[in-house]
Amino acid sequence: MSESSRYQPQAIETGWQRAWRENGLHDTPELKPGDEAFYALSMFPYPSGNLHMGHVRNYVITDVVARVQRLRGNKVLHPMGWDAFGLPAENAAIERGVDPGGWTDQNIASMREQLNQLGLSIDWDREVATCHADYYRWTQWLFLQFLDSGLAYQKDATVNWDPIDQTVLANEQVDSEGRSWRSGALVEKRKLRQWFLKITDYAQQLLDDLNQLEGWPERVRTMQANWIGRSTGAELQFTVVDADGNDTAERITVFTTRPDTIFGASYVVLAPEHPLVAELTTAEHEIEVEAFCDLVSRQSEQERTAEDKPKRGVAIGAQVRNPANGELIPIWIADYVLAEYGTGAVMGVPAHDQRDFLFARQYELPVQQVIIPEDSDEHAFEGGAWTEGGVLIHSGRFDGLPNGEAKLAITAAAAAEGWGQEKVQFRLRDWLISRQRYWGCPIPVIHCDSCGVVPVPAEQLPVELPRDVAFSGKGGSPLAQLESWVNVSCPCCGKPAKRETDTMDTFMCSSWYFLRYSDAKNSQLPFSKEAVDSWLPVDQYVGGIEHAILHLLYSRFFTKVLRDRGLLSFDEPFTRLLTQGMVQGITYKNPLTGKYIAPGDVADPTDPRDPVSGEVLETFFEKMSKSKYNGVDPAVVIDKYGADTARMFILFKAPPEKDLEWDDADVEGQFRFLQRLWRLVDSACERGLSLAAGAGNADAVAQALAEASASGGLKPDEQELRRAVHTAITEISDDLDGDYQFNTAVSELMKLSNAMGSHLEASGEVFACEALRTLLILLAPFAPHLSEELWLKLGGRNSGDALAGSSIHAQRWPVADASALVRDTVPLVIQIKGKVRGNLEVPADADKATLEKLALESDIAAKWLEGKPPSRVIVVPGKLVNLVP
RNA sequence: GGGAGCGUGCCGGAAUUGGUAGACGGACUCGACUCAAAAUCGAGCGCCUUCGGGCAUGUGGGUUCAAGUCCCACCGCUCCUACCA
Repeated sequence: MSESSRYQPQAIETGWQRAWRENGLHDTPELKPGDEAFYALSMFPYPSGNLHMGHVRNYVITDVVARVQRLRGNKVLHPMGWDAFGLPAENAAIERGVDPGGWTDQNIASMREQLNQLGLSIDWDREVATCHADYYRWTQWLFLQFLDSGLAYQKDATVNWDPIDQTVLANEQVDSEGRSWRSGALVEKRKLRQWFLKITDYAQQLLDDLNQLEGWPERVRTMQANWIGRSTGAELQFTVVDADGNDTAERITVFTTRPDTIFGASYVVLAPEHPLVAELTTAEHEIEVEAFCDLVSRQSEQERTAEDKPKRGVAIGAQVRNPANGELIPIWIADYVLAEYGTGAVMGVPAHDQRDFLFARQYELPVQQVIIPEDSDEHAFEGGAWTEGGVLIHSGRFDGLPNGEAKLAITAAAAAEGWGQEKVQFRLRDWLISRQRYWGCPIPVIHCDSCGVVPVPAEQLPVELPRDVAFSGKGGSPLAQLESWVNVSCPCCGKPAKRETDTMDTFMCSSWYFLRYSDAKNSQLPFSKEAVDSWLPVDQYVGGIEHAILHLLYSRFFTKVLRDRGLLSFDEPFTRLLTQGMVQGITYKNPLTGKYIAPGDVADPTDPRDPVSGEVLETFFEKMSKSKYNGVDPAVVIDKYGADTARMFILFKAPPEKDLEWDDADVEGQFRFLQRLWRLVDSACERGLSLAAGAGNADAVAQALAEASASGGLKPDEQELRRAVHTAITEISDDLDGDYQFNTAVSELMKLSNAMGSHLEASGEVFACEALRTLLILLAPFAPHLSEELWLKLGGRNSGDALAGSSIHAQRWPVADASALVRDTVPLVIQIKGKVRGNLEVPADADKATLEKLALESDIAAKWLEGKPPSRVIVVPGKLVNLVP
């Protein structure tokens, strides 16, 4: 074999990448009425500077989807961008004194280069970066839309405050002991005035519309539904009584999903932060209550919510009247009651709620059972609360009612008597979007002493991030210290005023980027309604499961708000969602020291040992990470095997939503497959086969078939070859239709290649060309460079032709010829009493009676039935005959 | 505690939705080629077997002519969520 005909991906891939780009093969076509549009989207990355295997898997999957759609003749939008605001850039600024913007732009450039090496068919003309003013200008504009709709507001909220660095920390920056990741200081809770978006206004819609999302994984829908957390119950009011037991005007409202248990309420508990605590605490309890509130306020979120922790609380001295039975019961505060959920107050029903039960036992509060299980007069709980259904007792006029009915009856009574009402409660809370950080999108408002909060007028957008900023990592947001930036005149009254110095949560920036791609260059609006409505919703969205809740929920929320403002006309942004599994690397760990060993330091993988101590190592697969030395650098793989091998391996090794175990031996195997394809085409060329002038296309095949049937039919090899070709078309088309099964699609390519190895040589030119042509087109979405190269080699295009029309990627997806799959005879399985006993070759068109007859006459039947007629015969045409003796 | 999902050879994984379990690939074994190795090509590859066959899809039951697939119970693993009243 000559040197020039070896498969060397390094020699062909970059050339094709450049040629595709220069010839605009991946440009987004203009949409005309009646066009089938397809929007294939990957979740855009944070530009860390390094592409990792998780990215590769994500983008390759989306790229295959996009390429298949183009081959099917659809107009495709396949863009890419950068989720470019966020902490890493600011940290680089603090630690190394670099400019966050410049650092980010460098990373973007280097990652774009790495992405291009994968041969992705991305339209870079529509690239967006959330940190560029021409993008965040519109993030600000959209914020003002929310403000105008009354969906953005400020309120005091508790934040994590680092007292040493004088700065706000995200939850992730506080370790499990409540210390700052940077300064190590014990983090305090502080109240700061923060911006919120009223996502709770859309809770019901966000929940209801999950039903529309049939193209989403069930578990993502479930996770969102749980996150929104709708529960139906009642708000009930307990009247506060004075020291003499007389009713006051004060009421405590609790939320409960179990109004049926109200007769069992033996106390009421407020969250320590509840506004009534200070007011209602009696003098003799003041010291204790204050100490308790102080203790709780210093606990981290994690400590506070650890479930195995004993529940703690104190009584505040005051009492309330149970509205159902008039009993006086005490008010407590406790750490297990959350201020932010419901009313921040609950009724304690120890007999029928496990938390109340534990609390009551700890503080010796009375336990009153009010529900007994049906068909049991036993005392139904020992050691635990009875939380199941049953019949009411000790509940006055409601005694004997099943508790389901009692819920309704008691809620109705409460409403009629003025001490309560039905209530739907959501777990979802409003979205806190303020960040006291520099590297984010500035919130475009101005605070004026006279006019209050004044939005920056739209024509003054963007509020640009100043670039001349000092980063110390201390003393709050760098923006707040930049007086020249902070001090402005009020757009309303012209008096001196101050800019908002908070920036937005980066999730704000990523909640609408997929809309911007439809009209990325628009300088008048974030996007035109026409453009956004013609491309969206996204037909296929691909990304990691880690975004199952926040990013996807926020994006859905944005979409609904913008729809309600008339900016777009669809309800949901993403029609189909694929959450790809993570990429795992082989990981070695010394079980004695707990240290991870790099695979490069393991001499013999079949007997992995610690290079220092000789200890036998644990071997397993785990998500790639630097600290475990189990990462595989995509650049190294591309260098060695080429992008096509990397793409094929990733797609073949595991179904897309499952975790993928990176295995060098398998990569090698994948490379061998591509080499075989190269040789297959090579020997076809040596035979003189060429795809020029449409050789092997549908017309040529139809003519050859007609000629063949006139002269005695196809040769057996040709029949086998055609069957393999058209089986592959059928199977691969099916695998790529909706539920993406790239792994089996690749295996079908292998089967086709195997069949061609056996039958191509003995087949006539037309059918050989049909097979080659089909194989290359089916391969094109998976291995775009190799298929393009082989296409050229085989004369599928002349090197002088314009690439835009003659590229393999401009061809049409093949259509299966059902007649190629037809056989004269088919194997019929003979079962005796359900067990397979043999095969019988039978005419494909035989009817049931014939099949039964053939089966009964067969040697198999003779042997197993021993001459007796079967008691029962089941015939499944085309499949089997089951004879039951 | 709640929710979702999964369990198939040595390994990754297939299985037309109830119809020949183990496709395709990796690893491994043998053979051809080679001075040799790699590459390549060919063969084998669930377990047991007295070579008739028997047993096999986490375990135990059930439905069915027929179960990896449906139903019930149990065991194990993974992920998410977590005091939401």
